[in-house]
Amino acid sequence: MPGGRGMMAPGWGRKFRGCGYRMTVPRQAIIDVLSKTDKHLSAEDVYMKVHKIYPNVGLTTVYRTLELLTQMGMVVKFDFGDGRARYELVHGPGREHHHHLICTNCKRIIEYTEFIDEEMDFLERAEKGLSKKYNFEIRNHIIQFYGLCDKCKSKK
Amino acid sequence: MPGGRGMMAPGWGRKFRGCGYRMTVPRQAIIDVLSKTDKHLSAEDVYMKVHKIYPNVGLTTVYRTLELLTQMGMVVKFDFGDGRARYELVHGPGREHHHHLICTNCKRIIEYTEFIDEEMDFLERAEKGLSKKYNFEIRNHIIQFYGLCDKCKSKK
DNA sequence: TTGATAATGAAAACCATTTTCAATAAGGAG
DNA sequence: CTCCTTATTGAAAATGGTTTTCATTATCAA
Repeated sequence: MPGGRGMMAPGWGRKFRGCGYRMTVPRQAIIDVLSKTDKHLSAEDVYMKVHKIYPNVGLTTVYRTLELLTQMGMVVKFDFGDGRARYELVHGPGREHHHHLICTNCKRIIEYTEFIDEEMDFLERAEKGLSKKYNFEIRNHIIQFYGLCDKCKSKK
Repeated sequence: MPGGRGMMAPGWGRKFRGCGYRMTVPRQAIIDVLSKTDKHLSAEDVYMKVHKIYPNVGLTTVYRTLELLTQMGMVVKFDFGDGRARYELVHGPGREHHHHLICTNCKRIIEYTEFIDEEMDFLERAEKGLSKKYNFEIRNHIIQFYGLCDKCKSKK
């Protein structure tokens, strides 16, 4: 494994510096955690995982880095309605483009990757039209379906 | 005007009672406020508008009622990333089906109603497929585009 | 009219996130 | 490689939207 020991793909450093930011140990660790999971982690989740390897990285830094990555468009921030934000690296390894079903009753989150082709078709046209009409540069999008999961549906 | 004085359409009372809830003055007032606006209001926004007419309705009740209406599927709750939730009546008068563009830089929200036909087409198929595959009863959905608005785009 | 109990308001509690500020470290210049 | 500017960090405190508590009030079925 060139680079060794769980080091992430290079390019992040250059990307940061290109924006006037610096690549630091805490930031590397946070990106590393995000790129090694296929789950949507909360700030606290990230903090705990980072903490195992770098115990002196603070929760504050995790929040700041996640915010920064979100601003840079490298991370998507989700609100599933449980009072804490979740974060996902946009281009995680083995991470397909996906969206979420949210059970409004038990708050369960179901990830789905189906219908992405159909979605692409619709999104392409919408993005093109909206960009032009509102002169808005679209960088990302989220689609969420709310309803009742199988368990909650049968309980009603 | 049958019913008089800004009273909302009936049916709400029955709907509430059908779910084991009661129709109260604060709840009427809150629904009334929601049904008279075409904006996405925060809990505080609703509270202030209700307060003008019923000064003794508390913010707590506003939160509770908005939560209740959201659970009932009559209201959609949005997170635009500014730290406070927004609420919209699903079937407001003069309220078209719409979605939002969110500027990640200045937090401006742009509402759009275009491409709903194309969306319908895609959503119908997705909803049908997802409902079946995950045995999930879809009641609502949100689509949000993130990016840079015209002003923030030119500043970069 | 009455009674069971859902709903309410005020104040306190909660808790995820942000701010403050002095100390530290990244990385370009020399 | 060393220095110096300044972005970054961690700990603690502050913030502020939302929820909980609890005694009081009001809804509505009988």
